[in-house]
Amino acid sequence: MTEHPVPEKWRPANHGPKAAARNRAALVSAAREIYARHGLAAPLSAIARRAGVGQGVLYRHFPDRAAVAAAVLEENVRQVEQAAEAEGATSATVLGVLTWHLTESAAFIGLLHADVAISPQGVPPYAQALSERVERALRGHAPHGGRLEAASDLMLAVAMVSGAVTGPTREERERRARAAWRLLGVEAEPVRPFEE
Amino acid sequence: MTEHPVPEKWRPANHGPKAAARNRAALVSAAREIYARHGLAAPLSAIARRAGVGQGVLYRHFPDRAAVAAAVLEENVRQVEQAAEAEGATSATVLGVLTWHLTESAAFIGLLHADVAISPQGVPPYAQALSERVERALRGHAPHGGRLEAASDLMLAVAMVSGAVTGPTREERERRARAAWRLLGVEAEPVRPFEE
Amino acid sequence: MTEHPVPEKWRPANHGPKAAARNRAALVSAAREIYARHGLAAPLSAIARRAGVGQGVLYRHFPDRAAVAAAVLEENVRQVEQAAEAEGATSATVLGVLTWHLTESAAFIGLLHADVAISPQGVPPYAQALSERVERALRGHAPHGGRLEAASDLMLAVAMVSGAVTGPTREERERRARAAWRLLGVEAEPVRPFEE
Amino acid sequence: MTEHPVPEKWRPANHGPKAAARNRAALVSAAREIYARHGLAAPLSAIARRAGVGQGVLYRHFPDRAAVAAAVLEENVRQVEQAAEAEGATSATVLGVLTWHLTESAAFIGLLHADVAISPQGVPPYAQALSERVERALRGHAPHGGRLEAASDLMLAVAMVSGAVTGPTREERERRARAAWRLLGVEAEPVRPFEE
DNA sequence: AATGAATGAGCATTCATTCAT
DNA sequence: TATGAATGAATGCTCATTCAT
Repeated sequence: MTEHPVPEKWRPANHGPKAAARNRAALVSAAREIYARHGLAAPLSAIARRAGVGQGVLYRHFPDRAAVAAAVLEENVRQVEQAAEAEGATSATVLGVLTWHLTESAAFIGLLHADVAISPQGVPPYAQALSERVERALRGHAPHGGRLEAASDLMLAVAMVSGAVTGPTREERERRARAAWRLLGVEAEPVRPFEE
Repeated sequence: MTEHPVPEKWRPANHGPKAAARNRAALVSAAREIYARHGLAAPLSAIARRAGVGQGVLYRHFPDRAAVAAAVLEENVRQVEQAAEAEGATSATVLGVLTWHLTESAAFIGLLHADVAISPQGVPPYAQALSERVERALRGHAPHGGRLEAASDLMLAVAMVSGAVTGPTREERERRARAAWRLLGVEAEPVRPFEE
Repeated sequence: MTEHPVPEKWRPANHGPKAAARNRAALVSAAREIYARHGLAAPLSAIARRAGVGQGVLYRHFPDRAAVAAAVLEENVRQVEQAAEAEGATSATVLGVLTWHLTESAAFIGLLHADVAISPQGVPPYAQALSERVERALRGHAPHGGRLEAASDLMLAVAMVSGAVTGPTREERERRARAAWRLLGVEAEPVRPFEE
Repeated sequence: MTEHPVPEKWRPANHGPKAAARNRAALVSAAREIYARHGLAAPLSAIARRAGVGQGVLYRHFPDRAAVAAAVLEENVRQVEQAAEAEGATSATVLGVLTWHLTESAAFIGLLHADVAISPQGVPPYAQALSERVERALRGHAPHGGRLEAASDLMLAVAMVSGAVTGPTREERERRARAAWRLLGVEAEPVRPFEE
């Protein structure tokens, strides 16, 4: 009888921490798409499936549903921060990137209103922190000569625009975003952020 | 086949058809409270329980989840319409009632954003119709001398204010509503509607 | 949103993917018994319970109620096919196995009449396909010298016998099956199939 | 102040026992149609609605679901009896009426198989009694010169034909009924019964 | 005697979360 | 470390049955 090496049942290669980071990114990206398409209440399993990973991996990276949403929002906020810190940043570019995210997907809008959608009991902690980062990023980039000089006014304006940005198509949302800013005396239009 | 066993339980008095209207009102009222407290995704059973009726009654009056939400919003819209048709109606009173509903509960805000929360695929039909009724009610009551003379601008402004009205307490929401209107050049404050 | 609370309960061992196949078999077997005892309209939860698995497992393996029934019938049909392909297969053995299933349980009979019990609107798709497999298996195994040489006549005869096989006890059903075949000029008796 | 006669709330006229009989007939007729269209598992409320009466009336006339089915079958059986007792009754007319009911609707077939569909625990009592009435009606009307001289054989044959009569359209069911009888050596075709 | 609203148990279905492999 | 099957609680929804009017 020949010695066959026992055919080890295939087992997903352990690709180490490299894969872990890749998985996390894939999950965030998948979450963004799923949220955009199916709303914030989409099953987590759908996110894991689209990311091409098992359910367990999702839980390894995110303790709960809110953490996934926070991670998606985090990316958006980071891009706003980058726009604010970039060489030659202006209120047009910073507000533009912010507006871009607003019009990009219903998900982001929903996330801003996450208090209602996710946790009706007040603004969730992560949203608070992220909101402050946005405020900090916006500070110093208020449009000149308008009514929005104060940072707090600017944040209120952002919330207002987010309320206006509805509609099934991207074009419609962009149109409404522009119109909303205009009502606030600001000319702003969506600016696609640099992907880092 | 659903062969239900004989229930050997106490059976609360059947108050006859008279109770039907009362039950419907109780359901709408309960829905308003539950929505305010727990958001639009709250279980329908919770609404039925709070209304003090069985699950079936809810389904008798409302074919589906959206119908319940529509009924709640309907009441709000009706009160805006009444404010608009009232003797001596002004933009202050009409916008005031509208703003009052905005600040009254997260439910109304959520309902305006129902497309995200309930049906990610576009604005639900009932919302469309109700939105048009609000627009009609607002027509002719635009604040004078501002940027919101056009009815479409006014509706956009309403959406914007609704986006701004967040916060855990009524006071906070009122404060933000006022501030939002002010950024739009309108002095408006919540006006409690007459209950018919 | 379905926010499930943390279950603080004992959680039966997860036996991993290995158990998947075993669970599926257990479900089919449980379904067979439940169907035999309580008819095709029996609650799916009863099947899951008897199989010793959670509700979800049933849905993982079978998308809907019809799929469960199809799986049960599939096994029966397969055994008829095996009888037809077996060394030295005769019309006696093939019809015998078929008749055995007929007398074995009300389930099989019910499945043949599933159009009435499950979907009043015509024969369900799965039944069509399975029926054709039976017909193919029977082809070439028609009893010689009788009125059932044509395959279509043979299938009609099978349906007729299935209509005759009623009765609370196995013995009674066997008696009626035999008598039914005899009225058709065929001597046939139930033959227990080899379990593969 | 003028004396207005208090406008007595309208209340359904009490039409006495006449109406009661009419209601019962309407219910049976409605049940027949609903069963034919939606199967035996159709909600009782649907039957009451189609009969144009309240739910309560149904319960006044029939204690339970099985009683409704029994009443429908009862009519069928009565018509077979009438055919058997009619002037110049022959096996062709008696079997014809019986076959007519078989092909008329899936409901009747289902009723013959009610043991499976309604009460898996054996043949329900009403079916037993009705079956005996059919047997009695058929006695003396066996087709001559065939294999079905014995009444018990004839009843078995009826069951067999009922098993064969499937198909979505009336035409298909008639075709199969005829073919089934032919396999049993009997030429029979559906005969529409006289409505009494 | 009739109506039809109400009840509420039961079944279907989904999905967050765990965990053996 | 990843997989994905399994669990089971929660929720949606239906419908048999009762009963005030």
